Amino acid sequence: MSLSHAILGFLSLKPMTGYDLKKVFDRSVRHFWPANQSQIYRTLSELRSEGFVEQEVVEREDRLDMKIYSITDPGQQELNLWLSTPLPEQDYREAFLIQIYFGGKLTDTDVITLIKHEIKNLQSANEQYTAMLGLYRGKMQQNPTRELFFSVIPLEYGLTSNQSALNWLNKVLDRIETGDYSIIDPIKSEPE
Amino acid sequence: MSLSHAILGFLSLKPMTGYDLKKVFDRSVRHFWPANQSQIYRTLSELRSEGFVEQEVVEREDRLDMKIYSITDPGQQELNLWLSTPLPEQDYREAFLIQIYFGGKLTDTDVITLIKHEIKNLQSANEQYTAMLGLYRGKMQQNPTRELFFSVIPLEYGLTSNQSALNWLNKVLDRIETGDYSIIDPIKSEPE
DNA sequence: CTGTCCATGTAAGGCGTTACATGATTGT
DNA sequence: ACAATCATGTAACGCCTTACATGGACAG
Repeated sequence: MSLSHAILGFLSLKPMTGYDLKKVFDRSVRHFWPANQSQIYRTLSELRSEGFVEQEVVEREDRLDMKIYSITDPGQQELNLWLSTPLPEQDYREAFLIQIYFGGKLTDTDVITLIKHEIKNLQSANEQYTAMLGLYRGKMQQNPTRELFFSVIPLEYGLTSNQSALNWLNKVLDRIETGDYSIIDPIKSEPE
Repeated sequence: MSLSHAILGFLSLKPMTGYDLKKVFDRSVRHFWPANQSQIYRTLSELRSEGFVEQEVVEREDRLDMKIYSITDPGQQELNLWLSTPLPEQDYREAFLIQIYFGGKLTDTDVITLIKHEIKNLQSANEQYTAMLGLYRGKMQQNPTRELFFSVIPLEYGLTSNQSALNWLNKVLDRIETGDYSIIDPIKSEPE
C-alpha cells in the first residue's frame, strides 16, 4: 500500500510526528498522493503494530504529549523492497471523462463549459507545480544532489502531462466549435 | 458519485441487466472508470431505492430470473444535472511517482527497472486504446454522429497523455544514464 | 467432460473522507 | 478578542476490491 510506504519513506529521512508528516505530505507529494490527517495517524499506528516504526513519547508539562516516530530496521527493509518492486498497472479514474463520454446528451454550450472548467483546473494545478519547481531550482543551484533530482521528476511529470492535456483540450474545443467530428490520430498529430 | 451516473448514462441509451452493464463498462469506459460486478449490482439497488431506475423481472422457467433495469424520469433529470455540472479538482494518485520521488534511496539500476516497467504498462494501455480507436473509426465511417464523437474523445485523451508520459519517461532514462541531474522546464522543452 | 458464458447476488475487508473533540501558544 | 498554528486522536460513513456462492446452457 502506497500511503504506508510513503510514510516510511519520509521517516527514513528523519524522525517526525504525525503532524509533521501531514505538513511534509502537503508540501511535497500531495499532487500525486494526497493524505489527510486522520489517515496518517491511523496508518502510523498500523505501522507500529507491524514493527515498521517506533515511537518516542515526549512529555511536555503545559501541552499535550508529542509522539515522535522513527523507522525501524524491518521498516527500512520493507521500504526498500516496496520501492524497488515495479507495480502492476494501476486503476485510473477520471470522472471528467465520463461526462465527456456522454456528451452526446448535452448541448455544445454545456460541453464547452465542462471543458473550459477542466482547463481552469489543469491550469491551476500547473501554477502550483511551477511554483514548486521554482523552489527546487533554487535548492538545486545550491546543492544539486541525486536525491533532489528524483524528487523533482514527479513535478515535471505532472507539468508535462497536464500541458499535453491542455493542448489537446483546446483542440477539442476547436473541433466542437467547427462541428468537425472526424476522429484524429492523437499520436501522429502530436509533434507539431 | 461517478459510478451511479455512468450507470444512468448507459441505461439512458437502453435498458439492460446488471450483467450487460458490466460488459458495456468493460468495453467502453473501463480505462477511465473501471467497475466491478458486485459494485454494479449494489449501485443498481441504490439507484432503485432512490427512484432513478426501475426493474422489470423476467421470469424464466429453466434459468434464474433476469432483472432488466431502465432509467426513470427523475433518473434522467439527475443524469442531465450531473453531466452538465463541472466537477471540482479531483484527487489524483499515482503510486509509481512515489517510488520515483524516493528514488534517491535506490540504485540507478533499480530506478531504471521501475521506469522501464512503467513504460511497458503505458505501451500496453496504448495498444488497447489504439485497438478501440480502430473500432470507432469503422463505426464513424458508416455513421458519423455527434454522440460517437464524444465517446471517442476520452480514448484520444488517454492516448495523448500516455504518449506524452512515454516521451518524457524516455528522456528521464537518458538523464539518469548520463548523470545529468539538472532540472528541465517541461513546458518549454516540449514542442520539438 | 471441462471450461466459458449467462445472470444473480452476499460478505468481509481495506482505504479514504468528513466531522468531531481537545487545548495551549502565538500572531494581528 | 480572534484566528491560526501546534499536536493529538476517534467515529462514522462511503466506495472499491476480493472472494464466495449458485446453477443452467453450450461449445470444443
